[in-house]
Amino acid sequence: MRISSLEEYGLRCLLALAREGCEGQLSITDIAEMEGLSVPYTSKLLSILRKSDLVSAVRGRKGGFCIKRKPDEITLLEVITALGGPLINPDHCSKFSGKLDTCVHVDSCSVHGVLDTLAGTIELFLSKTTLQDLIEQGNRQTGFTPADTLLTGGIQDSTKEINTLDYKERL
Amino acid sequence: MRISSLEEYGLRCLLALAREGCEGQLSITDIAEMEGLSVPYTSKLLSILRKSDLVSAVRGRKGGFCIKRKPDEITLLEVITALGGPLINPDHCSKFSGKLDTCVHVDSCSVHGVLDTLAGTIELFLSKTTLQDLIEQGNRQTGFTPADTLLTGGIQDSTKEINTLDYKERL
DNA sequence: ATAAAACTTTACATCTTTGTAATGTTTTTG
DNA sequence: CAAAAACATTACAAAGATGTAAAGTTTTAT
Repeated sequence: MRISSLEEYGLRCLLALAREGCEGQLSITDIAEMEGLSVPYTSKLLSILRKSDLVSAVRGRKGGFCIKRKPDEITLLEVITALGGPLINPDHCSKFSGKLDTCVHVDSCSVHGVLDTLAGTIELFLSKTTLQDLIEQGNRQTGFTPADTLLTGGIQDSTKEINTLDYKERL
Repeated sequence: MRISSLEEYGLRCLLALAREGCEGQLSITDIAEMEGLSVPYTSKLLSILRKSDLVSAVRGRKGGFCIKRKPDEITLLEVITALGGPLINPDHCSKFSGKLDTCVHVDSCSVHGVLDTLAGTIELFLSKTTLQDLIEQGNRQTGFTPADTLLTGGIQDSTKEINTLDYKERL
């Protein structure tokens, strides 16, 4: 289970445009230089983002890309989905690579259930985080990012509560 | 962002052994048949699980595999990590595939921060779910799995709370 | 108009993941 | 002790992901 390269680098490019705001504009060359990527690769990433309607392109001499919506209106879920497809293979049990034609668990697949829940958890997290959140996070530079705080204290207790009280109790 | 095949099928094989309990035993052929996988592939999966110390193997005529610990003592995090490695590339910013030698964000990488948080969220979820949970889930057969319940109501509100109150407030 | 700057598209080489094949090693049973 | 059953290991073919290269199209400035 990994973040793919397309997802990560695509997110970086989109963030660069998000920092410029809706009126701003950057060329592929600009972005490639800022993010330390090759021009052709950056081009490919932006092409994907454009087809997903996250950025718009202006061709020609004074051309470039700009973000299509305000950064606080674009969630990470949209971005990751655009770049990497759905988290869980939609036809989990029907497209089975084993010996049989179909997954032996089609009707009662315990794995499927938990993977769906996992995907739901991830998607929930991603849908609550916007590009604006990332930008503000980057501007802080306090040495400790909110993410660090989050992982070492605070939220962990609340989440534990969810898992023990809500989640486990339902099982 | 996807669950890899190794992770999914490996988990299925381990679950099959978990259902047999610590005293039970299954051969590769048994498991392959139960899960609809080829024998060589099943062999590879179990080999990984054995090297991760999740199952033990008995060689020879009456040989087979058995699970090494009680199913309620094995978390999904262990299993997924054993089969697919860490969720986030550990040297995210140092091993960079762009033009430059190192990632341009080494010191202030906003993407890195949020990806860490995401990984933490996923790991937390995985660490709270044991093989026993999956087995009990599979035994129910109520038509609606707990996962479904989880996704359509209950936990969603609580998680929202986390994201809005705890997480966002800290940002 | 024409050249330069910038986006677009397609093709391709490379690397990783997936799954198979084949061969070797260990233990049991007759 | 020899054959069968079962695990172990290594090598390899196929598919997918990654990143590059090259040629094409559009607009602007001169």
